[in-house]
Amino acid sequence: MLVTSQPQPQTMSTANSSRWIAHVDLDAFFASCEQRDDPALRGRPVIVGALPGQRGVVAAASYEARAFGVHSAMPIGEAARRCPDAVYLRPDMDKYRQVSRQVMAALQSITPLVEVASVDEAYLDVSGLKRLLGPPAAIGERIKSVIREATALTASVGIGPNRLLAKLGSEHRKPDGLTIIRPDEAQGFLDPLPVSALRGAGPRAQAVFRRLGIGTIRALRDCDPERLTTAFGRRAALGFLRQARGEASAEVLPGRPRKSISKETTFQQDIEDQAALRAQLVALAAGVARTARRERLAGHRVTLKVRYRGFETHTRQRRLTQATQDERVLARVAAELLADPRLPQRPVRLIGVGLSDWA
DNA sequence: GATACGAGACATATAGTA
DNA sequence: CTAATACTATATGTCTCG
Ligand SMILES: [Mg+2]
Ligand SMILES: [Mg+2]
Repeated sequence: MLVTSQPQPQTMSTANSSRWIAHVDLDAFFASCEQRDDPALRGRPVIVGALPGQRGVVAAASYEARAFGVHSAMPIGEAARRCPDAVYLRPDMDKYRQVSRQVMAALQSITPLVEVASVDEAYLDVSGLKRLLGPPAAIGERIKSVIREATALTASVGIGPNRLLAKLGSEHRKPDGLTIIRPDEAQGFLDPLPVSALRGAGPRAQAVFRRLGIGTIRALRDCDPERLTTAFGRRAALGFLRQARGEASAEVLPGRPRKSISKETTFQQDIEDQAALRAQLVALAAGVARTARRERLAGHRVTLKVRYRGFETHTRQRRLTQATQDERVLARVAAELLADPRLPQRPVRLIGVGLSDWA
C-alpha cells in the first residue's frame, strides 16, 4: 500500500488570496559551514557524514563534491569510490544548530512571520513587506543579504503565491539563487517539471507514476482523476492534482512545537548480546531525556525501534500513565519493550528510543 | 446476541531534510 | 550485488473497547 502525505487544500484563489510566500534554503548547508570555518576546505570537495570504511551515508556534499555525482543519502562507500580525494568530515550538529539560530534570527529581523521548516530552511510570509522593501525581487535580495551578513553563508530563495511555488522556486536556481514566480507564471513554470518535484512524490510514488506513464506535471494535469485515485488512493491522488494546478497552502505558522524526540544508532557491527543492547538503550535514553529536560518536555509515549541484519525494522511503543523525562524510566521501558518475545532474536543493526505525546 | 461504528492505541510505510 | 544515517512528521491498516 502506498502512503503519501499531502498538504491540506488551501487554494490561493480562496482563503489566502494574493499572498507572497518566501522559501529560504541554505546551500549545501553542513558542507558550507565547514568550508566557511576552514579556508583550506574552500574550493575542494567536502563530504560531511560517515567516514569512508564506516557504515553510513553522505549527509551533505559541497558543490565541488556534487560534480563527482556525490549527493545526500548516498552510501559512504560509493561516495569514496566516486570522490576519493574529498575531505571527509563527521557532522558537527552543535555548530549547525548554532548557525541555524543565527539564520533564523536574521530572518526575524525582516518579519516575525517566519516558520522554521528544518535546520536550514524557513518559510516567510512577506505579503506585507511591499511598502517597506519593494517588489518580491527586492525582498528576496534582502533575505539573502541578511543571511550573508549574519553568517557569511549563501542561500537560495524562492518567492511565490504559496508554499509549493516558493519551495519549487528555491530549488529552481541554486546555489545563491533567487526565483520569483508570479501567479500568472505558475502554471507555465510547473508544467514541464517532472512529477518527482511534487511534495509527497518520493521513490514509491515515482515508481507508480512511471507505471502510469506520467512523467511531467502537465501529463499529470491531463490524467483522469479516476485512474489516479485507483493508483494512489483518493486523498493522495487529489493532493497531487491540486499541486499540479499550482494550488497549495499559503499559511505560515511561526513557532510550531516539536512532537517527538528520538535518538538512534547504527552499529559498526551488528550486536547480538542482549546485555550490550540494553547498555546502548541506557545511553540513548539519556540523550532523549537530556533533550526533553532542556526543552521542558515530558512524554507519555515511549517508542523502541529495532533494525535487524537484513534491514527488517520493528517498533514497539507503550503509553505511560505518568509522563516522563527521566532517563531511568525511559531506559527501563525501552528494555522491557525490547524483551517482547514476538521480536526476532537476530543480530541487531540499529536501535533507537523515542519520546512523544507531551503532557 | 449479533453487528455497526467511532475512538484510541499500536505497528508499519513513506516521505523529506542534512 | 551491495549498500542502505539521524531525525522528524504524517498516513493508514488492524486491533480492541464500549
Ligand atoms: Mg539546504
Ligand atoms: Mg533544506
